[in-house]
Amino acid sequence: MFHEVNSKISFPQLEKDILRYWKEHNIFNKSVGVREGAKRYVFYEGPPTANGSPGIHHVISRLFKDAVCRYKTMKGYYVPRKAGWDTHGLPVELEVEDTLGFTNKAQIEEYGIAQFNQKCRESVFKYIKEWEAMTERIGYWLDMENPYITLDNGYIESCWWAIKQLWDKGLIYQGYKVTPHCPRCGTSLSSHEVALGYRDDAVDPSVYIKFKLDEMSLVHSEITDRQLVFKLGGLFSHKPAFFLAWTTTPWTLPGNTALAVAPDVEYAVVELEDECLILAKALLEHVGLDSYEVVETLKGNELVNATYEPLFNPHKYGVERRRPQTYFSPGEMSVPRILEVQEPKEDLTYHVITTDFVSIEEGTGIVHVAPAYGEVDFEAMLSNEPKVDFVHMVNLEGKLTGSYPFSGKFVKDADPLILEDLKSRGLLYRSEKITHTYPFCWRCESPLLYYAKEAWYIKTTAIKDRLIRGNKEINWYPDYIKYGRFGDWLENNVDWAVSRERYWGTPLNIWRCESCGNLECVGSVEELKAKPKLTVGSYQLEAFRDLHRPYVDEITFACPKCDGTMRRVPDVIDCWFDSGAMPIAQWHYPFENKEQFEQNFPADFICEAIDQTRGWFYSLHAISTLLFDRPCFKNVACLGHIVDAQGEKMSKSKNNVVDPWLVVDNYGADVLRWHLLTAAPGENVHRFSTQMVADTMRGDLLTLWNTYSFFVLYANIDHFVPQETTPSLSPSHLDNWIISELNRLIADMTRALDNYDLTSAARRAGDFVDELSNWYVRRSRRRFWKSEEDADKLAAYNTLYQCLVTLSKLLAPLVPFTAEEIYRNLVCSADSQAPESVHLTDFPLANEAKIDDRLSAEVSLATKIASLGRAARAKAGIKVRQPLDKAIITLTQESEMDALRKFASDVMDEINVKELKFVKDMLSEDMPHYAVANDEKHWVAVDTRLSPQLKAEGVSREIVRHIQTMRRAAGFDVADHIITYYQGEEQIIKVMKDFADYIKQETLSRELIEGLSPEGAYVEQHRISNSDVLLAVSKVD
RNA sequence: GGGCCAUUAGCUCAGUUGGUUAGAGCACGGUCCUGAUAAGACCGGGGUCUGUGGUUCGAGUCCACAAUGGCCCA
Repeated sequence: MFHEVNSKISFPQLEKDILRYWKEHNIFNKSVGVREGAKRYVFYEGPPTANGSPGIHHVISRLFKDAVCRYKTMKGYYVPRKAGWDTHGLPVELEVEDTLGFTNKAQIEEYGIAQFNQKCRESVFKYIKEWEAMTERIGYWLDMENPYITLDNGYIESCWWAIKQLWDKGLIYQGYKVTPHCPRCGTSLSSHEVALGYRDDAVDPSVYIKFKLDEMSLVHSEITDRQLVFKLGGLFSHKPAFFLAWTTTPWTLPGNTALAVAPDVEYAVVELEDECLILAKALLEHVGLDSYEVVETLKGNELVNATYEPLFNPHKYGVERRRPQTYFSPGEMSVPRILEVQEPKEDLTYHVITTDFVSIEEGTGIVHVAPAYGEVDFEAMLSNEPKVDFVHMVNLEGKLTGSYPFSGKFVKDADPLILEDLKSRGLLYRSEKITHTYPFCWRCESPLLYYAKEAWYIKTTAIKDRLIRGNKEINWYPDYIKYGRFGDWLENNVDWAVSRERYWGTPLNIWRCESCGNLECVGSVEELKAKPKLTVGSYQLEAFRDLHRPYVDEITFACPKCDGTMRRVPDVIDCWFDSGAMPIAQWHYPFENKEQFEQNFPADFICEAIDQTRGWFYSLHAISTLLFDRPCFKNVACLGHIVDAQGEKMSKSKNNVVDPWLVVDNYGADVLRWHLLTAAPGENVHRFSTQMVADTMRGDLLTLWNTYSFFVLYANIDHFVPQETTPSLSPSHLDNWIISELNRLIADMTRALDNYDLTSAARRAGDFVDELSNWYVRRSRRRFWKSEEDADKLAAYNTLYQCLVTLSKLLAPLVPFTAEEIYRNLVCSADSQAPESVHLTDFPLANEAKIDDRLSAEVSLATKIASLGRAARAKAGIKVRQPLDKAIITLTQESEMDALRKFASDVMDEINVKELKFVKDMLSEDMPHYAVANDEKHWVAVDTRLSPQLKAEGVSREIVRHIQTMRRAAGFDVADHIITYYQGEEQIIKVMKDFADYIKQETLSRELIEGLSPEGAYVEQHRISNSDVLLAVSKVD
C-alpha cells in the first residue's frame, strides 16, 4: 500500500518533512558518497559575501548550481560540493563601522584595529547562519560542514603563496597611479567596485576658467610666423590674453600644472572689450560668446610651450610642487617611483602641452591638466617633455591641505569657495551647473575622487595573450559572453590594483626596510618565522595564530641588506583576490592537500550572475593563468539578474526587494525553484513578484501532484503491486503512446541538461505532465475504474506507475522535494531494496526503440479531431453529455484514417457520438442537421438530430452526474458502494428503470430504489429535462 | 560617453536558415465537462511584433539609427 495522498497539497509542509528525512538519513552525504571512485565532476562554489541576508537573487544562482550538481550526480559522477564564504573586504568593514557609528578611518584606529577586526569577524559569522538556513531550506545541497572561509589562516597563507609566486616572476609592482578613491572609506576602489556606483544624475559645477597667458612666452612657443608673435605680443600687452578652459571639478584647479590642446585643432584668438580669449574656434558658439572679433587663428601645436600663470602658486599656500623621475631597476617595469620636490618659485609659470584626449565636442578645446586628479592627466605628466609638475593639495579624507582660504574644507564644499576666489580676481568666465554621470562609492555613496596614490599592482597586462588564449578553451552559457563581454574585457586588460588601505582583509605579504627601502615578499608562515632577528611586538600570543592585522603588522625582522628593520607595508589585499584564489586556497595548497587540489583542478562547472564576468569569473581566470598558465573552469553559466514586476532593479531604496523566506514559507521551495527555472531562460533578466510564483504553483506542479494523487487513490483500492518487469509492448495504443512520449522526454531533457539549458528541460517536463494528465489519464480513467482485474487494467497501472516513477527521477534535480515524495511513496513503500532516496538513483536512460514518431502524430491528430468535434457541438449548443449519433470527419490522407481508426473509441468518447464516418470530400458550413467546425486541413461535422432514445440516454447521464456530485457532497469515498433512492415524474422514472444497469455501474449503486429514502440519507432535489426528481444516496456498509 | 543583452496579447514567454491568416500558458468574459484535479474542453475579446528608415518579390526574423530597461565599462 502507498500512503494516502491528499490532493490539497501544502508544499511548505511537505518540504519540511523531506528536509527532516534527508537530515536524519544523511542523504546528501550518501548521494555524494555512493559515487566515490567514479569520474569526478568538479564544481566550484562562488563564495557569497556574507555581509547581509540572502535575497531572491541569491536563490536563483544557488538553485541553478544545485540542479546541475544533482543532475551530474545522478548521471554517475562524483560531485563533491564544498561550500565557501567570502568574509573579507570593505562591505564587512562598513557594516561594522555603521554599528559603531564611525565615519572615518581615524576612528577605527583610535578604537583599535584588533577590536575592530574582531567585530568584523563576528559580523560575518552572524550572517553565515542565515545563509546556511536559506541554503538548506531551498534544497541547495552543499557541504557546509567543511567550507572554505577566506579569513582562515590557511586560506590567507595560500594567498600569500600565490602573491609570492607572482613576486618571484616580477609581476608585482608598486606604482603611482591615479585611482578612484573614496574619501570616506579612505581607500582606492577597484574598477569593478567603481562600476557599482555610477550615477547619471550627479549635479556638478560646469565652469569656464581663465588662465592668464604670459605674453612674453610667445617667443618660446612653436609659432613659426615671427610677425604674428610680434602682433599678438603687442595686442596682449594692453589687452591681457587668457586661455579659456572648462572643468566640472573646480577643486582640482589648485592642482593645475598644465593646459592641454589638440595639436591639429584650430584655435581662435578672440578680442573682447578689454581682454582677449584663446579657445577652439569650433567651440566659440558653444561657450556663449556673442559679440566678438576673431583676431587670429592658430593650430594647437603652435601654442605649445607658451606659458601661463598658475591660478594658485602652490608655494604661496605651503604646498609642495614635485616632478616625476622614472626609476628603473633590472628586470622590473619602468614605473614612476619618485616625485622630486621642486624649489619654491615666485614667478612660477606652466606650459601648454598637446595630448590626444582633448575633446572638441564640449568645453573649450583647452583642457585643464591636474596630474594628481586624473588618470589621463597623470599619463600626460609622465609622457610630456619637459615633464609636467605634480601638485597635490588634497588629503586622503578629501580635504584640502595647505593655507588656501578654503583649506580644511571637503573638496566638494570647497568648490563654491574656489569659484568665489577666482571670480574676485576676474578669472571666472562663466559658471553653471551640469547633470552628468559621476562615480560614487558603492557602499557609502561619497563622491569618488580620482587621486594619485601609491598602490600595489599585479601586472596582468604581461599575460594578456595567455588570458585570451585560455578563454578559448572555456564554454560560456550563453555563448555570446565568451567573445563579447568577457573577451572584450580581456582585450582591454589593465593591471590589477590589488592593494587596499584598509584593515579587515588578507594582509599584503610584503615587507619593506625602514632604512634602505629594500622590499621582500614572504610566501609562508614558516618562511616568516625563519627570518633573522624576528620580533613579534606587543602581540606575543596572537602573532602567527592570527595572520590578520594588527598582529602581523608588528612582526618585523632584519633587512638582509642593511640590517635595518623590515616592516610590513600597511595594505591588505583586494578581497577579489581572495575569492579568485579559491581553487588553491580552499585546500591550503601547496602547504597541504596537494592531491585534493590536483583532483579538483580545473573545475568542470561554475555558475554565477552575469555581473561576475568582471568579478569572480575574471579573478579566477586571472589568478589561474598567472599561476598555472591555464584556465581553471571549463564551463561557466551566467545568470541574468532578478528585477521587480515592473522590470526595475530591486533595491532597498525603492522598497521593491522580495524576501525569499516569505516566498518559500508561503508557496514552497520547489514552487520557487520551478518558477525561476521555467519563467525565463537563465541568462535573461527575470521579472519577479510573489504573484507570479503563486501562478506558477497552479501550473505544472499541481497537475503533476493531482496525477500522482489519482494514481495512489486507485492503486490502493485495487491493491496494485508494481511488477518487476513490464510487458515490452502493451496492446493499448494509449500505453504505447505515453511510453513513447516518456522516452522522448528523457532524451530531450538529457540533451538540454547536458547543455546546461535547465529552462528547456523544465519546460519540456511541464509539457509532458500536461500530456500525461490531460490525455493519458483522462482517456484511461475507465480502465482504472472498472471492476474486473484484467490485463488491460494492470497495463494501465504499470504504465502510469512507470511514468510517475521516471518523472520523479527526471525532476529530481529540478524540484528535489516533490520528486523525493513521489519516489519514496511509489518506489520505497513497494520495494524495500530500492535506494532510499530518488537522489541516490540513476538518471533515466532513454530507450530510443520505444520512441514512435508515428504514434505521436496519430495522437495529436486524434486530439485535434476531438477538439474540432467539441467545437462543432458548442456551435450547435448541445452539451457534451448528450450522446449524438455520429460525426463525419474529412481526412485527406489514408494514413490519417488509419490513425483515427486506432483511436476511434477515444475520439467517440470525447465527442460523445456513437459512430465516426470518414470522408475525403470537403464538407460545407451549412449541412442540414449538422454542426460543423474546421481548421486548415480537417473538417468535423456532428449530427445534431436527437432521437427519443438519445434523449433518454442523455437524461440518464444527467442523473448519473447528479448522483456523482451528491456522493462527493455527502463525503463518500470513491470506492464506497451506495443505495440510490428516487421519486419523480414519470419520464425520469422510466429512464431510471431503462438505464438501471448503466446508472448502477457508474455510481457504484447496489440498488436503485423507487420511493422514500430512509433516515440519514443524503437528499437533493433536481430538475432534469423539464422533470422534477428527488434523489437520495446512502452508504452501504 | 562606449559595449553587450533584451523589447512579440493585460502578464510571463515561444517563434527554426526571411515565406500562407504571428502562437502558448496565465488573467478576463461566456458556454461546457467533471467519481484525481485548486484541473480540463470549446468559443470570445485582446497584437501598427518598441519606433523610424533601409535591403528584399516578401521582414517579428537581416541592416542602420533612436527610445526604454538590464548588465558591464568609462
